Amino acid sequence: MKIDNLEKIIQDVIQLIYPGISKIPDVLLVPSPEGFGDFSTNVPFDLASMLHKSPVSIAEEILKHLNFPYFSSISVAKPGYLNFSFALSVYRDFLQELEEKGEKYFYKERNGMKVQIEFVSANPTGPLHVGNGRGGIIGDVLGNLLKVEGFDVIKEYYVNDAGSKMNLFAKSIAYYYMKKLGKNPEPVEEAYRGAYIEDIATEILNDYGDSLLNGEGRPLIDEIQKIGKEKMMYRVKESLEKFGVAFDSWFYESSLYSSGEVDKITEIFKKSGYAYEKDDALWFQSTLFGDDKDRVLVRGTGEPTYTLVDAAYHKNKWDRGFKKVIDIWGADHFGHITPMKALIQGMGLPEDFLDIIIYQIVHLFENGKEVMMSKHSGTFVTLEELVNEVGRDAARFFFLLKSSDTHLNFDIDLAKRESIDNPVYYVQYTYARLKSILWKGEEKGIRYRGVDEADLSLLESSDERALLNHFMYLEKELERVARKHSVHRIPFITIELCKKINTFYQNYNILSSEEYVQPRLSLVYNALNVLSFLMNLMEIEKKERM
RNA sequence: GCGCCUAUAGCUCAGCAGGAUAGAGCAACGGAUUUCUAAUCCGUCGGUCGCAGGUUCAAAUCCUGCUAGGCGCGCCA
Repeated sequence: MKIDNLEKIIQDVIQLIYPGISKIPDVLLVPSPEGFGDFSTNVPFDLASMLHKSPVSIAEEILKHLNFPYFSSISVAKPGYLNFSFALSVYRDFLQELEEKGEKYFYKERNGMKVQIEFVSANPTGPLHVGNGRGGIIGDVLGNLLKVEGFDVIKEYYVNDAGSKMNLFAKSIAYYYMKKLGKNPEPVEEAYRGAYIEDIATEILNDYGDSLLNGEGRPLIDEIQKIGKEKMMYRVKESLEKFGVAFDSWFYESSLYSSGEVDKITEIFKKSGYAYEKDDALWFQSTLFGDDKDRVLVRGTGEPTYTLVDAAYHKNKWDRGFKKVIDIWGADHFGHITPMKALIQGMGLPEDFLDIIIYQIVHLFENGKEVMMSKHSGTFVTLEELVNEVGRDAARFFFLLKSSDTHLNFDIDLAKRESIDNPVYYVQYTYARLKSILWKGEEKGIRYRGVDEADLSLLESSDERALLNHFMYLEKELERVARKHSVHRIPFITIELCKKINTFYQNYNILSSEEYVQPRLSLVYNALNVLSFLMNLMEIEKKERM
C-alpha cells in the first residue's frame, strides 16, 4: 500500500459524497505535525469554497464515510484538517514490498520517454573550474533521479570545439610552441594565459618535435588546435572522473559542420520565413517569439554564429528521438535562454521540448577574500584541485546542497576545515552504524527474519513511527524533486532521514531489546535499504566501517 | 535603462503547487557513554521570514511597488 493509493481512496470517497463537484481537488497526504497522527490533508479547505460550507463540517462528513481498514484512526482538527493514523497493515504491506525489491522498490517502471540532459559542456580551452563542478553534480544527480522515475536518460557533454575561442586557444599554445623552438612569434592578443597552455605546448613539442613547423600559418594552428583539443579533453575527462561524474555521450560541435547539419539548418531557417538578410548577415526573427531583438544566424563573413550551431545541435537532439531535453547552464549564459527557446519554436519543435536549468554563480573565497577567477588570466581554482583538497564525496555533497537558484559562496578554508564534520560524513557514519548492528547481530546469533516475523505493533514510539513514515513518504518526495528539478533537496532529505535513524539508534539498544528485536531490526534493515538508495542516487561512497 | 536570481536565527542554508506553534547544521551554553561505532543523542539560547501595500478564512509562500546584492543584455561562446 502506497500513499498514492490512500490518496486515491480518499478522493474517490469525496467524489461519492459530493457527486456534484466537477473537479475534485487533489488529495495530498503530507506528514502531520507532531501529535496529529501520521499524515494529514487539507482538502476540506479546498472544498469549503466550492460547497459554501465550513471546512470542519466537510471534514466531519468525509470522516463519516471513510470506513477503511487502512486507517487506525482518523480525526478532524480545528480549522479543518483531516488527520490520519495508518494501520499497521499499511506499514507491513509497504515493508514487505520494500524488503522484497530492495532499492529497486523506488525505481518506477520504464515509461519509454527519452530524455537528454546536457551539462558541463565547457569549452575545451582550459581545465574545468569549480563552477563546472556545480553544473556537473546537478546534471549527474538529476539524471540518476530521472532514471529512477522511469525515463530513458542520456547524460551528454557538448564539446564546443569549433568557433573563435578554440582558435584563440590554439594560437595561445602555438605561441609557446614556437617560442620553445627559438622562433620569435607575435604575441597573441587576448591569449589564454594559464600554466596549462605552456604545459600543453611542451607536451606537443615532446610528442612531435618541430615537425609541426613545416607549414607555418593556418596548417600549424589547425594541427595544434586538433592536438590541443585532445589533450585538453583528456584532462577534462580525468577531472570529471575524479569528481565522479560520468557521461553517456560526448557530442562534438565540429561534427555538426562535417555532417552538413549546420548547412541544413540554415536552409530550414531560410525556408521557415523567420529569417531575413540584412547587412550581409542572415538574421532570425526571434522577436516573433518574445525575444527583445533579432539574432544573427550567419555573419556577414559567411561564418555561422554560435546561435545557429546551437539550433542545429538542438535539432539533432530532436532527431535522435528525445522528447525532452534539459540543458544546465551557468548564470552567465542566462541571456541565451530566450533566443534558444525562440529557436526551438522557429524550428517548429514543441515549446516544452527544452527545459533550461540555470545555476547561479560560484564565488570562491580564500583567506576571507574572494578569489577572482578568469580563464583568460589563468587565475582560477580548478575542479580537480578542489576535489583533491576536500575529497570527492564532500565536494559532491557540498555542491549539491544548495538550490541552483542561490549563489554559492565556496569558502575554501571552510570547506577544508569542514571536511572533518561535513554533513557527508554524518550520512556515511549513519550507514556504517546500521551495518554494524547487523554484523554484531550475526555474531550474537541474532538475525533479522523479515517483516512477516516482526510484530510491528511493538513499534509504538514516535521515533520509530517517524522512521516508517519517512520511508513511506520518500517516494512522493522524490517525484516532486524530479518534477521541479530541485535535486538539492536530496541531500536534505537524506540528512533528515539520518537524523531520525540516529535518534532511534541512540534511544534503543536494538540487539538487546528482547521481544522488540525483530520489529526494530526491520527498521534497521529497511533504513539501510532506503539510505543505500539515496546514497547511490547521489553517488556518495557507502563505507561499511568508519 | 531592461530582464532574471537572491534577501528567512550570529553564520551557512532548507521550507515557497498558500495551511496547524517558521526548520536544520554550525557557533554559544547545559546534559547523556560499564551498552549495537559519542564522527552520536537530548535540551537551552536565538527570527519584525529585506521594506510597504494588496488578495485570502489562512501569506515566508501569490500579486503590486520599493530597497540592497549578484548575473545577463555582441555579427563572443
